[in-house]
Amino acid sequence: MTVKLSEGAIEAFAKGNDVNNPVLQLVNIRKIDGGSGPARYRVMMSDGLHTMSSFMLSTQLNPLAEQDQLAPNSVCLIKRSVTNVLKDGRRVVVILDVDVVKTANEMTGKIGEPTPYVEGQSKAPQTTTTPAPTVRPLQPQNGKDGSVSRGFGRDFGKKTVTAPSTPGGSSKVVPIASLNPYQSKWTIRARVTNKSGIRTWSNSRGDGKLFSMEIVDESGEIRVTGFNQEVDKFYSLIEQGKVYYISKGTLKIANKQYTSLKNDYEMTLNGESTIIPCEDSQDVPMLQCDFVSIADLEARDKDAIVDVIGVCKSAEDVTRITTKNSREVSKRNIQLMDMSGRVIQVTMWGAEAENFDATGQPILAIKGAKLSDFGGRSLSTLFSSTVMINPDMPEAYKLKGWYDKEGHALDGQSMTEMRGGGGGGSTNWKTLADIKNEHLGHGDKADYFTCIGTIVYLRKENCLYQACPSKDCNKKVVDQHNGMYRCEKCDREFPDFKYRLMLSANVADFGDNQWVTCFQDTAEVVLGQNSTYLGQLKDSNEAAFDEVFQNANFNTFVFRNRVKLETFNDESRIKVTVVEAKPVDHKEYSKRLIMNIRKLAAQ
DNA sequence: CCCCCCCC
Repeated sequence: MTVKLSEGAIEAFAKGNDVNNPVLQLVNIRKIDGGSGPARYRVMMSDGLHTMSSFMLSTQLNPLAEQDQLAPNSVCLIKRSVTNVLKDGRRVVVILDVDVVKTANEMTGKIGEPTPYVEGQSKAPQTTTTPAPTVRPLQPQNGKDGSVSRGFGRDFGKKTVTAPSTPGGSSKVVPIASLNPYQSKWTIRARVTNKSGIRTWSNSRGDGKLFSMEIVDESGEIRVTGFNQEVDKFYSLIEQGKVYYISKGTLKIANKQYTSLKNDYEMTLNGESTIIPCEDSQDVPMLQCDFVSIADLEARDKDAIVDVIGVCKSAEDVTRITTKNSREVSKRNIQLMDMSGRVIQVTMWGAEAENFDATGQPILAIKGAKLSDFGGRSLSTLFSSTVMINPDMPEAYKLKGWYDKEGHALDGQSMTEMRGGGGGGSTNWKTLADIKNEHLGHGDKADYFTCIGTIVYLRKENCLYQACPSKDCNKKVVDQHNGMYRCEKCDREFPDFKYRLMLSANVADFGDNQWVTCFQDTAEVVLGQNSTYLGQLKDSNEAAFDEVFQNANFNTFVFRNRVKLETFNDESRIKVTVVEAKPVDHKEYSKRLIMNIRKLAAQ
């Protein structure tokens, strides 16, 4: 079986000419050390006359290399490629799409006697219409020397590349899937499927503002971020759902932790970028989703970003909650079921939660929801999620048909476990008397419970200790009485220390009381002051220090506790440690009391 | 250059 290679194609590539669907034989393929991000493969190709080693595999084709589809001697049809010119004039051909015409196994060896292509040493007549720019040889005569590849690979991975793909004219429209960090002159035509608000940040590296958007065309999708000047320049122009010509931007490796978009790269708008609305745009798709079956969420990692579609079987009322940063936010849980017959709880936030209407059990498609392990498995929407209600897509109609016909009769097994009975929630509420009556903490593992309790006594003595000042070491230090403090754990002496809290408190409810221990964070909540300030007071103003404890007495909190039986010298006693202390949410507390009363009345 | 995404 003979295969005809596209003789002359290598020379054309080397000169930067267009080459239409050439058939080439793979001579050699090697992985290059690209540092972080996906692996990159460099490939040497032959057209039977010449070899050239400056081919790169686009990362989405990596599986072909990793599964040995692309191996020495295999014959390939290059369906799509882009030629980039490095700053120093060398050319790189990035292979974007390829068919393996013959696998290595189907070949007996190398076709012809190809030699490394060197400029000006044409073997076959060429009909070149465009004058080739000056090109340095890509490969010296000792082409087998591995150091050449390494040197090239190093440069290729790190340097910014400029790519005048269409000299003298405006760059042509290319698919999103062909974008890569090595080529900067391009135009794409894409629909904005999700546009963020403007956000500001401030950290050690500086501060500024940014917005981001997700865009899609027929080839794929990508996330685009604009910072500072680009926010001013483009933010108001962009409308979600509309199509734009976008030219020039910086491509970098995407961090998959924050997105469900199928692209190895993401784009940052820069000073060169232009965005122009495109009026005639019906052919550009709306949105790409890769729906995961709800049953399959069991096997996915916590914190994965996923696309789901389901019927909203039921929805809870919207509630207001206070976050750890004491911000108030609206929240609504809904139950979503799909054709796997499984149900999962999805939490929506803010205006989306407030405005959601579950009437008529709508279909919900969510692109980019975050998978949590709360209650087993549950989902939460993010700022970046796109929630579509009764979306116009085939999956939605199929699901609706299934639900109307049979799904509505199913209860559906939930992936989200609701403990505590009644209206959901997983808090293990106990009274203080329950600790003794139910022998909490007597098992192998510690028990956790939550109670409402009032501080009736705080042990002021020894509640502060001098701790090692190094980060993440809270070990008590020994005062050397020479201005130095010794930490045994760090095996070092320090000229200073930090004050930390270990506070014994007696907590009471209506039926019993209990000694508990509060460490640093929970002690600060109970005392209403931070440990550094308390340390200063203790050393400088004892009356003010005492007053802190007076004021802290008889305050009521919701305590979450860890309880375990501890044994010393044949004597066992229950040890309760507060792991979280927070103010009582009286509305929520009253609701729970009413619910408990109803339950008692029904017995 | 962000990456916050909340609560049980």
